[in-house]
Amino acid sequence: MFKKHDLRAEETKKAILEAAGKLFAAHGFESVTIREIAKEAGCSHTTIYLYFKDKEGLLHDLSMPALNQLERQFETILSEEKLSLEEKLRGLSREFIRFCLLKRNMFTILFTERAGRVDEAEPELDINRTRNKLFASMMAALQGCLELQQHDNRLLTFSRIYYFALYGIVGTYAHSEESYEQLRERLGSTFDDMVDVLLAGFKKKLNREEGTI
Amino acid sequence: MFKKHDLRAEETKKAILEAAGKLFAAHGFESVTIREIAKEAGCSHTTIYLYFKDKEGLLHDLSMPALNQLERQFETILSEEKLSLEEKLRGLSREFIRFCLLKRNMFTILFTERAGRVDEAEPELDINRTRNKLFASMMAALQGCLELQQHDNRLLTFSRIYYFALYGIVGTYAHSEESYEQLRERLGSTFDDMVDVLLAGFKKKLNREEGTI
Amino acid sequence: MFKKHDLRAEETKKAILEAAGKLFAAHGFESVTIREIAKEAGCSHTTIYLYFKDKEGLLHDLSMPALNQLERQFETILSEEKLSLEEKLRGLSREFIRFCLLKRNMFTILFTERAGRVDEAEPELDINRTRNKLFASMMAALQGCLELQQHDNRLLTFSRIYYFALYGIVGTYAHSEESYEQLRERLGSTFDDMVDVLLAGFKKKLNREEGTI
Amino acid sequence: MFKKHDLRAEETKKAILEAAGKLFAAHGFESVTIREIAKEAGCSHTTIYLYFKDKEGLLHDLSMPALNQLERQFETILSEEKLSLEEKLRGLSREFIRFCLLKRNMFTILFTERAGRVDEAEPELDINRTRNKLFASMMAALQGCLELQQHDNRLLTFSRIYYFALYGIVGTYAHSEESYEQLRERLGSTFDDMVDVLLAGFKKKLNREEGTI
DNA sequence: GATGAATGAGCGTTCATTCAT
DNA sequence: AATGAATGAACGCTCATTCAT
Repeated sequence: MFKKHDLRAEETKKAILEAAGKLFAAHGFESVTIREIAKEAGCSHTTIYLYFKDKEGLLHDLSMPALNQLERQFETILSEEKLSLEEKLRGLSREFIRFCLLKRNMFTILFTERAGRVDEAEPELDINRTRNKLFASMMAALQGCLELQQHDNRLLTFSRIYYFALYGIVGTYAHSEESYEQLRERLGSTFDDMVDVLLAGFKKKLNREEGTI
Repeated sequence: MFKKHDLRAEETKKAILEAAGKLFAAHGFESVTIREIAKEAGCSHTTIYLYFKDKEGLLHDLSMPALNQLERQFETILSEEKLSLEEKLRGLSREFIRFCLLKRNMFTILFTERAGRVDEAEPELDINRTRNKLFASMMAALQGCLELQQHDNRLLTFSRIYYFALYGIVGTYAHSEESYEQLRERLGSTFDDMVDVLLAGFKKKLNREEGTI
Repeated sequence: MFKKHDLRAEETKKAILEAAGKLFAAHGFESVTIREIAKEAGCSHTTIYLYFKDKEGLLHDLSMPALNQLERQFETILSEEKLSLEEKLRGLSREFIRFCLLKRNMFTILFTERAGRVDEAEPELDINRTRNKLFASMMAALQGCLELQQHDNRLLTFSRIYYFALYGIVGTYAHSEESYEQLRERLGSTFDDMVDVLLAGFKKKLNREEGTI
Repeated sequence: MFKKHDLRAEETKKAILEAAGKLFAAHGFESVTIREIAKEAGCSHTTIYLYFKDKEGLLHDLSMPALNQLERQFETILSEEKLSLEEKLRGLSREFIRFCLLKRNMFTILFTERAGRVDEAEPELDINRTRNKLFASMMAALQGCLELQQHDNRLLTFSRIYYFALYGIVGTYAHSEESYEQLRERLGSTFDDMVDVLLAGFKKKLNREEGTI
C-alpha cells in the first residue's frame, strides 16, 4: 500500500523519464538540457536531481528498462517455433534497428565501449551485460543460419561483418532529422535487403571455400 | 633558408595540428575545446588563432591535405589498367579504410553531413566536394562490378549497403586505442572478406531476382 | 502576499537594474561588462541571465518603464488647456532635461541611433518608437510656437538647432558627478534661459527674413 | 643633422600617427585596433609600442599637434582686422565645428572632463590647457559681440548656452557615418543659422531685460 | 629600429548543478 | 516532495600588450 506521496513521486519520476526519453531520442543526449527535460516533464529542473544522480545517471536509468524490453522482445522472437532460423535473424535485426532508430541516444550506449569509470563501479555493468547478451543472441542466430561450429573462425569473421553492417545503419541515421517512421518508409526494404545480401554472401563464401578444398 | 622565427612558427603550427588531429579523433570535433587543443599542443589558446581562422578553420586546414592525398591515391588505383574492376573496388575500399583508421578524426568529417553555413560560402564546401567525390568513385566502381545501369534502383540500394558497411568498420574503430597496424594485423582479412561477402551477396541477389522474373 | 522567494528575487532584479543603470550612465552601454554589473549588484554574472534575456534585453527592460513614464508626463503637459504653446514647450523641455539628468543612462538610449538588428525584430523598436514620439512632441510644440507649416524648411532647421541644444545640455552633464538637484539649483535658470534665447532667436530670424522679402 | 636611422624612424612615427588619425576619425578610438593602425601605417603592430606608450598614449600624441594647429587657426582669425566681432565668432565656431567633425576622436578629448589620473601627471594638462584656451577665445568673442562686462552673470549664462549648442552639434555627428564634407553640404547652413539664432536670442533677451528695467 | 610569436585578461553567453526554503 | 534562486566552470573568440630575436 502506497501513500499519496509515493504515488505522486512515482508519477513525477515517470514523467521525467518519458520526457528525457523523448528528447534524447529526438535531439541526442548532449543537445538536450536539464531544463528542457524538466519543462517537458512539467516539473522544476531541480526535481530531476531528486530522482537521478545527474544527467548521466538519468540516461542510465532511462536505458536499462528500454534495454530490458528489447531483451524480452528478442526472447519472444527466438521462442517462436514457427519461425525459421533465417526469419528469426531477420526479426532480431529488424527489431534491433527499430529500437536504435527510435531511441537514438541508445546508439552511443550500445555501440560505444564505455570507459568504465572506476569511481562508480556497478551500474555500467548492467548495461554492458545486457548489450552483450543482445549481440550474443544475434550471433547465435547467425551461427544457426550458417550451420557453423561456435568456434569456427569464419563465424567470428562473419559476426564482425554483421556487426559492422548494423553499426553502419544505426550510426548513419543516429543524428538524422528523419523520424523512424520516415526512415522505415524510405529505407526499410534496404535494411531488409542488407540481411539478405549478407546471408547470401556468407553462404557463397562458405560454399566456395568448401568447393575449393 | 629559414629564420629561427619561421621554424618556431612551423613547429607550433604543426603541434597544434597534431594535437587537434589527435583530440578530434579521440573525442569528436564538437567535444574538443580550443583550450584543450592548446594545452595538448603546449601553447596558449590564443596562439591557435594566430594560425587558424577559427575552430572550423582548424578542422578544415587539418582535413584538406589529407583528403587531397586520399583523392590522389584513388586516382592512381583507378588508372591502373592491369587491375580488374573488382580489384579496383577492393583497392579503393582498403585504401579508404586505411585512411580513416590512420587519421581517425577524418571519420566525423567524412561521414557526418555538415550544415554548410550559408553565410560564409567557401571553406566548408572543399571538404564536402572532396568527400562526395571519394564516395562517388567507390560507387562507380561498385556499379562496374555489378554491371548495373546508373539509375537502376538496385544500385542505389547496394550502394547504401556498401556505405553502411564502410561506416560500420571505420566507426567501430574510430575511437579504439589500437593502432592501425594492430588493427590491420588482427582484422585486415576480415575487412577484405567483407568486400567479398558483399559482392557475392549483391550478385546472388541479382541472379535470384533475374531468375525469378 | 509574497513569499520570501519572491521578495528575494525582486530585490536581486532591482539591484541588477540599479547597478546597470548606474554603470550604463557612467560609462556607456558598450563599455560596461556583464560582470561589472553583477559585481555592482552583488551577485554572480550568471544571475543576470536569470532575469534578463541578454545584455540588450537588460538595457531594454531598464529603459522602457522610464520612457513610458516620461511619455505620460508629456501627454499630461500637452493636455493642460490653460497652458500657452510656449509654456508647453518650456514644460516639455524642462521635463525632458529633468528626466535625462535623473536617469543618465537614458542619454545614450535617447540620443544614439541604435542599429536595430533585422534578425530579432521587436524589442529594439519599442525604444525607438517611444523616443521618436517624444522628440516629435517637442517639435510639434515648437512648430506651434513659431506658427510654421509642417513642411517649411525653416522648421526643420530650427528643430535641429533645438535638438542640438538639448543634446548639449544633457550630454554635458550625463557623466557629471553632480546630482540632478544640485544641477537644477545651479543651472536650472540657464536651462530655462536657453529656451527663451532659442525662441527669441527663431522669431527674430523669421521676422528678418520676412522683412527682407 | 640626422642619421638615416633617425629619418626612417621619423617617417615610421609619422606614418603611424597619420594612420591612427585617419582610423580614429573614421571609426572612433575604441573601435580601432592596434593591428589595424599598424596595417594602415605599413608596419608591424609591435612597432607602435616603440614610439608610443600604449594605445591611449598614441591618442594623446595624436591630439596635441592637431589642437595646436586649431589654436593657431583661432589666432589667425582673431587677428584679422577687417573682420567684425560677429564675423570672428562665426569664423571661430565654424572652424571649431569643422575641426571636431574632421577628427571625431577629438570630441571625447575636447568635451569630456578627463579623470586626471594621478599616476601620470603631466600630459593630460597640455590638452586641458589648450582646450580651455580655445573655449576662452570663443567666449571672449561672444563677450565682444554682446558688449557685456567679463563678470556679468548673463555672459556666463550665454557662454554656457553657446557651449551646449556646440556640444550638441559635434556630439550628434561624432559617431555618424557621414563624412565632414557630406555633413557640411547637408547641414552647414544649419550650423551657421544656429550662430545667428543664438546671437539674435541673446540680444533680444538683453534688450528685453533692459527694457523691463 | 623593427618584427613575428606568443600570451593573459577579458568578452557575452550557456550549462549542469547546489542551496535554502 | 518540490522549487526558485543562485552560481562556478566552461565555451569560442578578441584584444592590447610583451618577449626574444
